[in-house]
Amino acid sequence: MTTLPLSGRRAQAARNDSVILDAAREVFIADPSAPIAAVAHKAGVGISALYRRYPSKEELLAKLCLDGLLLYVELAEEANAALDAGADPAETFETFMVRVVDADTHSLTQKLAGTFEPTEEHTTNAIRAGELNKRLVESLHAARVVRPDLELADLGQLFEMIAAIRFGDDERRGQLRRRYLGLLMAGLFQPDATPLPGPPPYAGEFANRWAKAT
Amino acid sequence: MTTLPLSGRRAQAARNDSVILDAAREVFIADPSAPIAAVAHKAGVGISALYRRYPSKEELLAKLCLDGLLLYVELAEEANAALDAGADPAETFETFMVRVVDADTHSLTQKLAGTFEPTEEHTTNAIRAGELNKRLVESLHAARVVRPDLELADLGQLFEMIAAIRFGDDERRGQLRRRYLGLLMAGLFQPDATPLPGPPPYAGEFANRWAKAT
DNA sequence: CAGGACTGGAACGGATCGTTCCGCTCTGCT
DNA sequence: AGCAGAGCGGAACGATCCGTTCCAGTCCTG
Repeated sequence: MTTLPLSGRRAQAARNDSVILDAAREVFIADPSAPIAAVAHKAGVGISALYRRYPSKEELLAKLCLDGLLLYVELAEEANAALDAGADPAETFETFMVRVVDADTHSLTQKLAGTFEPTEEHTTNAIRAGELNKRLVESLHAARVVRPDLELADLGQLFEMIAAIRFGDDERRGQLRRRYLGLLMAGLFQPDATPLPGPPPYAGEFANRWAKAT
Repeated sequence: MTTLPLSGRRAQAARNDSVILDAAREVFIADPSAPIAAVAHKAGVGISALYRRYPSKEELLAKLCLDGLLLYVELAEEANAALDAGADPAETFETFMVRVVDADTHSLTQKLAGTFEPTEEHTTNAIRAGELNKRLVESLHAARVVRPDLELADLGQLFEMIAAIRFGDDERRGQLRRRYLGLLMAGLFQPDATPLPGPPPYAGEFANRWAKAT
């Protein structure tokens, strides 16, 4: 086997790895119940190329979802690290939110959840994400930059609301999402606001999503 | 035929009319692609009872959607009338938003759109709704109670974001929706806010929804 | 008491989709 | 040079699902 600069068939195969993942991400974000054939078509490969890499549709979905989760955890860790390093809380929070929205991690996690049996790695990282969210929200309250009734569980719901904006074009969708993220942030950055009505989601309500639909 | 207090079979049939519509609304709001049999089951009737009333699934969906649209138009007319009568703009707007969210008209319209061929009545009322929205937003700007960059087309998108909150229980969902509606309103009631990034949806982007999926 | 309105639900036919399988190509090693 | 097999495209298969039709039974109503 030659070293890094792969050639011929092997190179093509290696390239297909990422082409397939990209296509799958795009297709399943647009429609979580899309057929496998749609992914193959979008990737410009045959169905075999998919089944050579993933033993079943479910495993492909699990992989995509895990990727999204890991990305979210990474962004959350960055935000917490920045805060620990003394960065401006409001600015750090805003940057974090924009990054998460742009990366569209929630289309990959919440919307794909329930389509596969979660692995231990999913669970571990979901818990980790929860912890990071908790630290983040606590820091924001300590700095008094957000409304006092913002709770940990609100974060997920906010991202989900934004992910519900699904207009055709990729770029257009990003524009719109930033617009309404801006509106939500305008509501959040009010340390002296009167409390919102009703409680936020409970932890269990979110966890339910992960149970595979029967 | 006897007069109002129907008896026996006829009464049962009349009652079934509304039982079926209620069941259909509930089922299709929860899952717009639910099978007809699910509606029959939820309503506690057989499939025949459905097909006796609607010649096809599509017509049932069209009916539900039209009902939602009419309800929305009614609420929008009320709001405009209140403003014309000199009611407090902010309060009227808030009441309008809460009513629309509680009635969940957007699960009936936007989410069901595309599942049937729209009739002329759908089109007419959709246009009417747009006009009412326009007047409403203009009044709010004239009274300077909302952020200046709030546009007509934002309204629909906001409702859709809220409709994306879909936790199990009916009551629970209502609670959560009010919570996040409150947050959005906190962002809206800022006459001196700096403008949001990016343009709102174009009219055409919304209209696309109504085209029946091939 | 007979006709028929109304109904429940089985049965049908078409569509969809995950997965398997076969035959082909072209590579990388001997 | 030649061959074993990795990698692939896509047809075919089998299962499932679902809208609609149909029939046999019930029970008003005239």
